[in-house]
Amino acid sequence: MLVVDDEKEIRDAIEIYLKNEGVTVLKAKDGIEALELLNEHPVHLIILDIMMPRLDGISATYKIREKKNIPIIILSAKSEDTDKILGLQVGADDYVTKPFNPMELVARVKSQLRRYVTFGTFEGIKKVIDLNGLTIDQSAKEVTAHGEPVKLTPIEYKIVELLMTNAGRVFSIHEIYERVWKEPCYNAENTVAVHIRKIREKIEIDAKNPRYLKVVWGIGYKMEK
Amino acid sequence: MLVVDDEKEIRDAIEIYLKNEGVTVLKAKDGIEALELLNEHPVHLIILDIMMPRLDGISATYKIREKKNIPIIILSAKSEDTDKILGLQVGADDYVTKPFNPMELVARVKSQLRRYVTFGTFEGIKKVIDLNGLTIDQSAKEVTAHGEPVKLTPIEYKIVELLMTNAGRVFSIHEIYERVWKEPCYNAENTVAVHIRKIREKIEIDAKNPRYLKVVWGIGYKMEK
DNA sequence: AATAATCCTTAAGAATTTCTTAATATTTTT
DNA sequence: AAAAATATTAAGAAATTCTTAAGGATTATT
Repeated sequence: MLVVDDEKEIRDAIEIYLKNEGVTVLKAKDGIEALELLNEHPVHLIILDIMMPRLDGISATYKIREKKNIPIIILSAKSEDTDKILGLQVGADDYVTKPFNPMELVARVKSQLRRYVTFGTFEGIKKVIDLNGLTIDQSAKEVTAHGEPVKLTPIEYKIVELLMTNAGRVFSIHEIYERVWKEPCYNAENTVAVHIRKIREKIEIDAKNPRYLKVVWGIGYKMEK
Repeated sequence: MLVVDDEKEIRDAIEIYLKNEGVTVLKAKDGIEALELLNEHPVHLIILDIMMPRLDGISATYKIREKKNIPIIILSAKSEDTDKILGLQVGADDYVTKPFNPMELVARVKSQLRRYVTFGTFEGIKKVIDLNGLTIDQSAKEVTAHGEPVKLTPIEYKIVELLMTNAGRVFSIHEIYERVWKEPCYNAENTVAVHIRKIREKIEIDAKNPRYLKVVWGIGYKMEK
């Protein structure tokens, strides 16, 4: 994620809020610097101030759009003519006026990311995986075992989804925690174990002798292919 | 395909994106010009700005609907009152707020075309969905439950339409808000919850034990297939 | 233009479901 | 047999959803 603003305080403030959401943040102080960074790093979303030295936000938007089709959120001061922005910017995806509520900015960032992700995986298309009678439907968020629907809690579902979409691969407890909770695993190993137990109760015929969700001693867990 | 907007930049930008998808594009700069073009050429979908000189988008929609039943996608600036659009139920099939994501517009265009093209011929086709006794008629904007017509408010209708046309798929509260209100959901989660409750009161036999509109804990809501 | 009716949003607390923790038990490896 | 990793259980904490009601906004009616 790239934050472009000529004021350091704003860059830093936005960085703090975004990092808090678990995303990597790059910063640039004008359009030129932003374009350079874009060439060098993979970026999934840009927050772009309008008023900047060297290369302003509007021009930068055009240049970015020539190359990449990633979400662009424009920041503009209230005094500037928002209508003009509205009219001009077919290229930007959203805009926020300064002074802005950081939480709102975060909400808009999330919204943009969601939007692109949904269109990427294409709407309404069912992606169903079947592993020896254990199935997952990622659009309906539904899992069935031996033909019967299984009622999983959100965390349980995420763990199963992770393991099933990577069937056969072993995930350490720490990996599972980090990918599901989106934060480092610090003394939470047992939490994962408890969830594994619950999942087994729901998807396995005999939770003590799991056929689907297997442990790999000393390494982690995996879903049998 | 007809694009109607008083700003040349927007007309042209949309044209580029649509042509990229392989469709023929006609352009008009206000409602009157649009109606003229409609008489002269076969058009399968219209993208219509609201704020235009001479004949605005809302009035144009009425006039178009008198003659043709083709998909209409409305464009509106965020500053305008979206509730008004909802409340008016002018007969548009979808709408997008400026500034918009070109990819999203293209996706919505495709979605509309899919909907209408499914049954071969084009005009005046009723698409009725029936899910275990809950039906929706998208052209009449009518919903029935257990044979009885259900009177839904505009927002309620939009939510039901979203869920029914994607039956089985789970939508988070944020997704629902964004797709119905056309803006990011910031502290409006409960608003959705209240609407869900009202809808259940109207379509379910027992709102406490919903058979149609189900919650998926920690994830969202879905309409049972 | 005023009134009535309908609809939307907000807020606050209740009800429900889920998560984590901690203490203990079991299994596997060395 | 000891150490390490995983498994189990239950109870309190936390989070999510549900419900209700009131006030504001909008639309329809008189």
